[in-house]
Amino acid sequence: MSVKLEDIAKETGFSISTVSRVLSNSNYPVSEQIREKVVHVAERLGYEPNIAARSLRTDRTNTIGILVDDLLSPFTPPIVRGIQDYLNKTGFLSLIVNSDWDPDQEQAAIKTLLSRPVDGIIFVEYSHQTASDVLERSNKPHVFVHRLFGSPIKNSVVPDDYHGASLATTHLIDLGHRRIGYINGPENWHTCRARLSGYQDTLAGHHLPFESSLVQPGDWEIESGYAGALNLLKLAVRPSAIFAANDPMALGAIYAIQDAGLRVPEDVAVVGYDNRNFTKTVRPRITTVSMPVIEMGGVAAELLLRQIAEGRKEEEEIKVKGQLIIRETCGASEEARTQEEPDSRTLFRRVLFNKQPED
Amino acid sequence: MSVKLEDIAKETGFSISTVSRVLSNSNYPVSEQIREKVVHVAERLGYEPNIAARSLRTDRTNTIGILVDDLLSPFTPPIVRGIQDYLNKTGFLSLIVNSDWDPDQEQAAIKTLLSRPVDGIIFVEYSHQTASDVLERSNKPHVFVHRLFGSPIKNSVVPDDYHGASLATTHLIDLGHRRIGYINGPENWHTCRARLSGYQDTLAGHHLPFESSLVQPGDWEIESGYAGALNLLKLAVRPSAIFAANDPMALGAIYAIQDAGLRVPEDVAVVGYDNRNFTKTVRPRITTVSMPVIEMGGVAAELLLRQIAEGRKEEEEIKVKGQLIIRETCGASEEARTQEEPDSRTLFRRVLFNKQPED
DNA sequence: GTGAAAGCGCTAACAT
DNA sequence: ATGTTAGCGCTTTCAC
Repeated sequence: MSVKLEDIAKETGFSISTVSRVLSNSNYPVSEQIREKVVHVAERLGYEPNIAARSLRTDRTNTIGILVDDLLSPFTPPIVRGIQDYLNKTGFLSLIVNSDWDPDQEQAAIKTLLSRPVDGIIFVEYSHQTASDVLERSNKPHVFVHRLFGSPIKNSVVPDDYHGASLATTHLIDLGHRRIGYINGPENWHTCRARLSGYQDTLAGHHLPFESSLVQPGDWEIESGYAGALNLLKLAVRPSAIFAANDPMALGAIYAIQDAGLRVPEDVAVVGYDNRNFTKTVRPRITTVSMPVIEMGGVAAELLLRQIAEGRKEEEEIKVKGQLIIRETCGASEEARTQEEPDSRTLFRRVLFNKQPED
Repeated sequence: MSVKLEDIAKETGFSISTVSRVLSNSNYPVSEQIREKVVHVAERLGYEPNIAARSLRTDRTNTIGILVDDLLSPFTPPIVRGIQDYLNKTGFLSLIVNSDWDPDQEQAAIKTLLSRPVDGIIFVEYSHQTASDVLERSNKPHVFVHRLFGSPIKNSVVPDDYHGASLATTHLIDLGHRRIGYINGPENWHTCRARLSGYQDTLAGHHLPFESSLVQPGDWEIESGYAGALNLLKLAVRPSAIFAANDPMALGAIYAIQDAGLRVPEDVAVVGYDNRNFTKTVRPRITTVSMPVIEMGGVAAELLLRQIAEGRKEEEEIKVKGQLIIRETCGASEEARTQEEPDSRTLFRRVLFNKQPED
């Protein structure tokens, strides 16, 4: 059915080995004329290498496995996309498996991935801090990408939460705010401690006093942002700005401010964290710090491919910095707003609109 | 390194073929004692079949390719997830490639997928109505999943737009509305004509007159929903409800209604379409009709696997029905609201919260 | 610089 | 019911 090396060998009159040497891009010396002819015939016949056969020989497959928590999680697709974009440059493909945070499914998925022709594995938002014994024993390179690890681990890619919180706090201070409330996530999370430190250190850096009453606890959900903001508004001197450790809590805070009869950002400015999709859809559009998910995916892919090429090793955790996305809730001037790309949906429509058939 | 059939054969004393027959689940007869022993030893040694070798032999890989428009499109991850969930039951895995609506990338991706060991391909939100010649010639089974095809095509899975629009319209009529505005998407789209028909036919079915002034044009974006609603509110007798052909336009309509000093749903009820993520985040939460993306993915996977097993054939397009998701903008009673599952993010936190290490 | 031949791990046809 | 053997398409020694 499909054309193989043998066909090209027959057609050109050269041996299978020579053809292979040309077509597999080995740096084995082949005379220029032969190379040219082989490439030409291969193209004419539409040759595509049989990867299964190649893998069997080389034990390399140019395929990696990605074990994701759940493709429906908001941060997972962009991480995966970041990985794929990097892979794409190198001819690698990715096999994706969901774990649904179920330890059994995770183990099963790892086994599945290991039996497949994959050269390495990326764990996206994996619920453990280490891979399984099976993986360790297999000696396949593997790296972790996670937003919320409890502590630094080897070969992982994580966001720089401290830096992100500093960006947000600095921005509010630059806008003239002196009393800035902070709605935190669950205190025992590493992520939240890092963001809190970023907030505190930035205040200190600007010689602003830190008041513990300005820090409200939250649990990441909208309702806790609402409650936290309500507490902040009840303070004797209410803050003129609120920074929330994630976007849902920022949205909750906005609702609380509005329900109290105040305006965002005129009376109280709000900045969120993560750059969730809804932050550009709601009114007013939420100023936030981006979770650099696409970049994190890219860095993870790069790290993994390097280890595939050079062998497994233990590398220190890599921190990736997010960016401040200035929109409407912080009260910055229109000119200061961040220029944003049209999202993929818009692009999609733009393409389809033009080719929607008359049918 | 890894354990293979030969190792198990040596260990048990049986031949490689016998071991293979047991471990590959062929229905070839093997005595019960041998089977038991082989399985046991395989397990002890941690045997995992080398899929590359198996594929080379059988020309079957239990892997399919998924060519997606862009993993970052809002509808793509759930479609893919639906596919994967079905595959998971059958031991198939999926290789995912993005096309970014670029014809060159699409062709390249198809070639890549074909050279790989894949048994079939699913096109998700593909920008053409047919696959490439290359694919046709390859004779690999392939199916399409799309929300917006211009006309019915073979081996495709699509939403039942007519039915969805009927659900929304019926719901509003049941709530007592008699004048219902409709904000349409681009008229030349098959999808929009189907939704418009659903709306019109449902009105007719309830003996309500159809007024062309109640139908406003839109282009899927928030702004056009805003503009359309504004026109509707200016009517001599304004509608008491507005049905928008998608959620962003419904949101735009809500903003227009609010800006006109009216309340949603008390003064004007609103129903959207697609069940986009933000519809459960905004205030008030938007009543909508679900785009059955996960189901569509599942149906597509089922269709493809059947064709892989039984051979390619031309099957009629399959329509999948969405559901009415009753939330706050339609004005239905609280008891009537649709019960919703916690989303995956919440689930994720629930798991992580419990195992967040003390570190 | 080129060709012949071995073999990666597995399955299946054939032989017993 | 079990074993022997050929061969899937490719890469890579080895020989020339």
